[in-house]
Amino acid sequence: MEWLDFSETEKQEILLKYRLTYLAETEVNWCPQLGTVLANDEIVNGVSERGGYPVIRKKMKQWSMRLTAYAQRLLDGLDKIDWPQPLKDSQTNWIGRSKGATVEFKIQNSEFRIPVFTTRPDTIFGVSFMVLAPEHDLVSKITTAEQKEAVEKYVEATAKRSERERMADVKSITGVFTGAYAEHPFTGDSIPVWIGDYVLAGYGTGAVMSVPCGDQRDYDFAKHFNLPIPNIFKDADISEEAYSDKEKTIITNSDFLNGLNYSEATEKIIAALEEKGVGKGKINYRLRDAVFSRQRYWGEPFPIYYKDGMPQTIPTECLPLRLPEVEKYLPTEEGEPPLGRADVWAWNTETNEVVSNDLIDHKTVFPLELNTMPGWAGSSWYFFRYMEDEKRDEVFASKEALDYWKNVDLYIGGSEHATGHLLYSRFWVKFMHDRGLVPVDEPFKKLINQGMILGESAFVYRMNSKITISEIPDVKKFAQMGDEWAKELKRLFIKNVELKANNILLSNIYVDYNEYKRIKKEKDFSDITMKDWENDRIQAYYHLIPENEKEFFDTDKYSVSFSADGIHADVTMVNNSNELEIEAFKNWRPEFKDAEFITEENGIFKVSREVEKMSKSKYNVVNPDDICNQYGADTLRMYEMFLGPLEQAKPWNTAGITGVHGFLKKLWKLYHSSENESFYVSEDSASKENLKTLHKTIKKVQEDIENFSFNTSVSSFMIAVNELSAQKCNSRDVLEPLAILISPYAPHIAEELWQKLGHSESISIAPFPKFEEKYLVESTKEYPISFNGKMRFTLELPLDISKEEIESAVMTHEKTAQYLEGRTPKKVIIVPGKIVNIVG
RNA sequence: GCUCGAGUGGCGGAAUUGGUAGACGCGCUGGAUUCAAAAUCCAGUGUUUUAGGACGUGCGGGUUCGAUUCCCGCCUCGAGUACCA
Repeated sequence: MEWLDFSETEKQEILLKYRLTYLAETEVNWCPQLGTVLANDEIVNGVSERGGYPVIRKKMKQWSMRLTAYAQRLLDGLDKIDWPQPLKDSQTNWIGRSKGATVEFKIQNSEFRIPVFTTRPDTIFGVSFMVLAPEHDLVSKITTAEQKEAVEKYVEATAKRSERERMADVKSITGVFTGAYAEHPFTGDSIPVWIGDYVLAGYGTGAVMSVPCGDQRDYDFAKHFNLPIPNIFKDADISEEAYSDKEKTIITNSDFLNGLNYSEATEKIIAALEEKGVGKGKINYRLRDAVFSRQRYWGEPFPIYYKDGMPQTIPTECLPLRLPEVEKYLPTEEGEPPLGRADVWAWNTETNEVVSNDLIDHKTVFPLELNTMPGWAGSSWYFFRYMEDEKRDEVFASKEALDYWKNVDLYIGGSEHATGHLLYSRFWVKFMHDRGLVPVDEPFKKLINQGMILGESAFVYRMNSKITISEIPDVKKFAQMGDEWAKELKRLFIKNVELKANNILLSNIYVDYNEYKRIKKEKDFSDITMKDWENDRIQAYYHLIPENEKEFFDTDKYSVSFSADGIHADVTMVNNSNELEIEAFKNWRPEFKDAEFITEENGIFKVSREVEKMSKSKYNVVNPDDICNQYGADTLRMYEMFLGPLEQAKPWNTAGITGVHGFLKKLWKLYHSSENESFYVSEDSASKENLKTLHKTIKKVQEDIENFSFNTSVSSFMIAVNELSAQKCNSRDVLEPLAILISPYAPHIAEELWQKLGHSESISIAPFPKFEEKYLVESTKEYPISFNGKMRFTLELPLDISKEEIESAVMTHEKTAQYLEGRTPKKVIIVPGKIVNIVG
């Protein structure tokens, strides 16, 4: 009934609170340099992931998506998908489920109640104060007149602190008393209410009940502000730190909870809270709703116009809405997003079309939303689009297509998307599933984190010098100098400061890695004065110093100490033996033009190497094109696979590439075995040996592909080709299937061989060879014979004989007697087909 | 700090449910071929040794006939996360 009386605006306002995507005033991460808000995962160490610009907290009206509504299902769904454990763990942590209770504390002499969330409701009798986040709504309402000034000052100070500062400074404890007291829901005691920035506004209710005896942060706060620390744990020592061991907890000094352990007490107190109507059991999530607006041009425009300030959706049949033309893709002078520059960006509700802004009358023509959607609006579900072919223009994908393809079978991608894209996409697919749009509720069935190929950076070392006054001013002498003393002091001081600031001395001298190690190890280079000049090595530096700077070395007034900083050199200027091309380095950038180099005696200058992410800024990028030109794309592809397991990160090192290249040459030769190395295959049937090699390889490669273990199949191919070459195999029956087996690994060479074998269609559509066990059946086994677990010799025995026969064959063998040295074996372990172990 | 992962020759890395540790490749050594080099081919290559062996999968224990593999404790490195009440 009440609903019908609301105005349209009021109704919309209420509905927004329940919508999946909603407009709300939220505290966002604003990056002034980028002119946009950033999602939590777009911020790394307090600065923007892109560009590294500072990020500040700011309240803005933004579209958000109610990710939190799916928190539990996002957690539960992890059990159903085949993803790496670390990735699941990081999503679990990000969602951050914690079980506990909410408790309401009444503020004395007022109507206000402060709800708190706690994971330890069992410790409620240990509460000795409460702390609110400085941003908490009630702060201004409950603060007493006496405390008003102090509280306001504190709130203002914390608001100014950036996220980064807060993160950097977790040690210092700050807070202010509000003057207000809350009432303990069971004892009725007065509890002082404080504010402090260790309580986060965005988590839980933005307020905590502080139990200093059981929580280290509360404990530290209490110690710092001299607040009482009542002990409610039996036999717990809380003189040094809080006692937070749940398992061993026995509650005491807690009325009806006395003598109970953690789980008993928790159950009982929640029942009591609910009975009293002051609290209830609750599950809380760390996950926050995701901000869905971006102030950029390149993004999907929201199909939203504004009527009386309330968002309205454009009818579905009028979609898609296309980005308007703008002059520049930058924010407007007024700080509006780039779409604020568009002239034709208004919605006519009568004609259902985008019209000129001039026509906005707020009756039938309304302004359109200026924000655009973030990248994950598309990246969360684009793959469904690929499933459809014919009806792409009618629907995003037809039901038939969606039912056939279901979800993505395998996703290979980096773990950096763990708490961003991969979480959003799961969320997105879940709500699409709920709306009946897709048949699945998880986007990616199996996921593999491929290892990153890293770069090997090269470093040269730039000398630094620090000059200090070694002449300690003699106070008495200065006193006698009268006016002169100030001058002298000033001279020393200015010279010192100047040099430190400019650091001109030796600043253009570069040393190699060996010299750098010596500098670090020896003391020669700190506190250098004239007396050191006999040292040859120091001389090498001395002659490079400009004449006008030499005074710092020639007098005892200064002491000079050296150090060296590593700076990146471009890896293209360094050879395989880590030697730098000095001339190339000098010409690389203007500041190195006049650089001086301290080289080894033979003139060689070595760099140091360090494995880092490949990046332009680290000058360690290698271009695969060079490898392709030299060895071909097949070699490059196979070498990448051969380097090691798919999931493992590894530095790009081409040292072993000749091995793979040599293998491909051998493979080629296998098909070119006639005179003058021309193509030849025989139509004769293959030998038993040939077939054994082939089928062994089919089996291994098939298993490897299923396990994504590509490095081991490359080595099986090498073994196969080595064996077949030794067998002089040239049979079509073997060489054809071999070409197919290898075609996913070395597609170009395989395709060419396939053609030479007389096929007109691509090898990529040839059926995978069928493994047949019969070619691998052995009649004998080379048994390892062990004594006390150590293998001593091997013995070939038929596989179809009994344990007893094996034992007698082994025990009568001459070597057995030799290794037993006359002892009688205590026990003989025989595992048929595996091993024989003689104990004794 | 917490969570997760990984430690094997000079190097990249193999090793199925506990069953011959070091496959395969690089590098290195020696040899063949060559006027020479490249390329190719052959042999050797964990350490140590009194040449019988002994020791070897980060370290210390344990289970077992037998452990790179399973269990307990520690060390080192890497990744993620960070006042989450």
